[in-house]
Amino acid sequence: MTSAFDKLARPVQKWVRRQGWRELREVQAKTVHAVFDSESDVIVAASTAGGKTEAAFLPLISQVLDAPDEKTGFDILYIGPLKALITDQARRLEDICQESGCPVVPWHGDVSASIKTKALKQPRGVLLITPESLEALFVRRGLSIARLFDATRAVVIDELHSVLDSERGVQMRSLLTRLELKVGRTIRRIGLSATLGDMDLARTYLRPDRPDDVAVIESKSDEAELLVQLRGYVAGEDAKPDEDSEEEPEPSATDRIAEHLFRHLRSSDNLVFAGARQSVEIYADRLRSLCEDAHLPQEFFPHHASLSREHREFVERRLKDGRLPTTAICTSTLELGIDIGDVTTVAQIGAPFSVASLRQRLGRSGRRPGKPAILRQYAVETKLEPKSNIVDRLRLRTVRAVAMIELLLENWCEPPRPQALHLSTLVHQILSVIAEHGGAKAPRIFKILCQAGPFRSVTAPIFADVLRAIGNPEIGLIEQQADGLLLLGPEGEKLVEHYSFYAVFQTPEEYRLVTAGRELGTMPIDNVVAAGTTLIFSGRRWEVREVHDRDHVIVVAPSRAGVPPRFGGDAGIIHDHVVERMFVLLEGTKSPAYLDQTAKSFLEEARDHFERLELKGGRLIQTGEYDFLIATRRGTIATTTLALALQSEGMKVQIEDGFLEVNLAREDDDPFWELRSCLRSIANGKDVDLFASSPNLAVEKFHRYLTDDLLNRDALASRLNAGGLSGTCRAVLGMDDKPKAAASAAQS
DNA sequence: GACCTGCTGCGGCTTG
Repeated sequence: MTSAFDKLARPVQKWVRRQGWRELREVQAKTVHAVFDSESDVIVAASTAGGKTEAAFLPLISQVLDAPDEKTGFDILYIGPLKALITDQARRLEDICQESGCPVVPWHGDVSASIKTKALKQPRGVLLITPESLEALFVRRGLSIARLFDATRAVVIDELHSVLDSERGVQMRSLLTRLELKVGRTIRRIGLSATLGDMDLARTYLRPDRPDDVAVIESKSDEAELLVQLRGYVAGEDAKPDEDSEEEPEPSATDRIAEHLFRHLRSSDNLVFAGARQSVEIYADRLRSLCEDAHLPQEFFPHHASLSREHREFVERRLKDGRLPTTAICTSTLELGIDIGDVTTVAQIGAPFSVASLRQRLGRSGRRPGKPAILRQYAVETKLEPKSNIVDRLRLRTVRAVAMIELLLENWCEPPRPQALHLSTLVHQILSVIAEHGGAKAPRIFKILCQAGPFRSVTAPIFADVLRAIGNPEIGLIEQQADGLLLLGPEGEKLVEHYSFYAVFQTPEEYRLVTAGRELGTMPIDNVVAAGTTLIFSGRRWEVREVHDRDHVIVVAPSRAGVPPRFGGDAGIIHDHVVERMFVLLEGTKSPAYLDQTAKSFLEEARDHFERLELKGGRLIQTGEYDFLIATRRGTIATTTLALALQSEGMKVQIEDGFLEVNLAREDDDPFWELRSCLRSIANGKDVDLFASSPNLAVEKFHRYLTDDLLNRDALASRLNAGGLSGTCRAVLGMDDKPKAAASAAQS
């Protein structure tokens, strides 16, 4: 058998030798064979810095060099989710392509127009582009698409996991389908990823029509040893120190965690995931003070999406070049692909929202041979008082953190949820297809987007409803000619013409924060600020000097005090499997060895309280005259669905991980019986209007153009589970799990 | 009860 190396083109072999590599890594060799010996799509799954980029590109570039295509256009298309990643990858590929005369073209919003114009005149080599810039090519240069991509033999999708489940991923898959229809053949797809929970679902995502033909190349050989510690902290009543007391007030949990981080992370490179931007600012501020108090040079820096590009790049550079010890206190900005080198420790403050994200974060540590990956998880719980609520008593934050670490150790992570309708993104793609062709008929658009493309859950009647909604003269996104041709309406023209059209995700309005002519970053417009307000931002303290409402600019100057702004956000979705594991922990007796003494006591308290609630048998208990606790034992989607059902019956509800706190909100002689009978009728299939309490459903960018009915359908397909509602109620009531008809017959 | 991501064409100017 020919070795993988021998299959590569001469200039590529030369490059491999120049790297001083003794041999190709296992994933690389396997990918070389897969690319040369078949036409199939490929998923390359290997850890960060595991050589995935080379695995895909060494054989692809070799094929281009050895058998140049007669057709016009770019030979290889690469789609990356971040501009910084594209810039990084272009540099690496240029190095490989240097001697071979195969051009490498980075293409995103920061790339100069001259490079783009040149590439459009002579499209060849490797094009590296964002989904948004590719969208722009379809909208602005619809007629050139065939010429630009006629020769394209493969599309490489980087960070596949990051687009699997998202609006952006649907947009990208829609564009890939449209590209294939345009050139009249399939184009090989190669997905690169570090964190894929379910390979079969990932295959279906990559190639919905032929998932079984997708070759999966996985590297498990390079998994580092993992060291984990979970430390518990009790938040005291430090917010209101005793003024009569002579003693120093006890340091807060935040201060104690900051001190622990300071002691253990100092003089090495680390990432601290603090969960929210506000909390990043708080910890960055504390750690800065600790450095200053100890007269040490600064080595702790905040990093999140609202900070200026300049500051973020400064932190990334410090981490990457490794000359000065650097710890970034960050949000998920530092979770994705850009190369920041290896870090010693990954710290996580508070439980994350998904195991997939925890796994991705941990992938930043332990990448050097012989070095372990280190995870330091911090959990904060409040001091228990007689009036403490259920979340505090059951120590749900700690229990979730433990559940997630256990699932991480078992190598599980959340699979994507493929059944969603994605109607906001569908509206976007309808406008884009019309713009691309300068007009199109409804059946053709349906075929492109819903039969060939990714909107396969959208039936013809739903599609027709969407067209009617956006064609409503009051909305004016599209119009129909007498012959049936759909064109952009006045509002649609305006939308598509503006550059803000290309992205499918929503972005909030923000102020820019400026000091002495320098930009610090941005903050949401809904923060109340006036001259004199003090802020913590970018890890420093500021006083607001001027507020320019019209330009959305705030001018600040250094100050001695401040509080961080609120950054907002949406509710996270916790998977059923995570909540199930939380209950296994609550019902268990063993404590994992990685818990410290306080965390152990949290878990014991949680179990003790769980036992006292007598939830082991039933799942519904009365906690007050009109107050109840329901253990749904299910994740956010099922629990939220039940919450909406009870709300529509006029009750007040509070959602927790696997639990629902319910207040009957009306007088009744027998509230317990009342709630039970309500649950029983839902269990027996009563038709419930989940939207009776009018929850806000217009959350995505193009939702505002849709009718209430379509918004309801969209929510039902992605964020709720109406079909599982009766089952959730049956489980809560302890009804046995027979088919509904048989069970209701037994009831009557 | 959270986080992240992206963006064109053109008019008007200066400079070689």
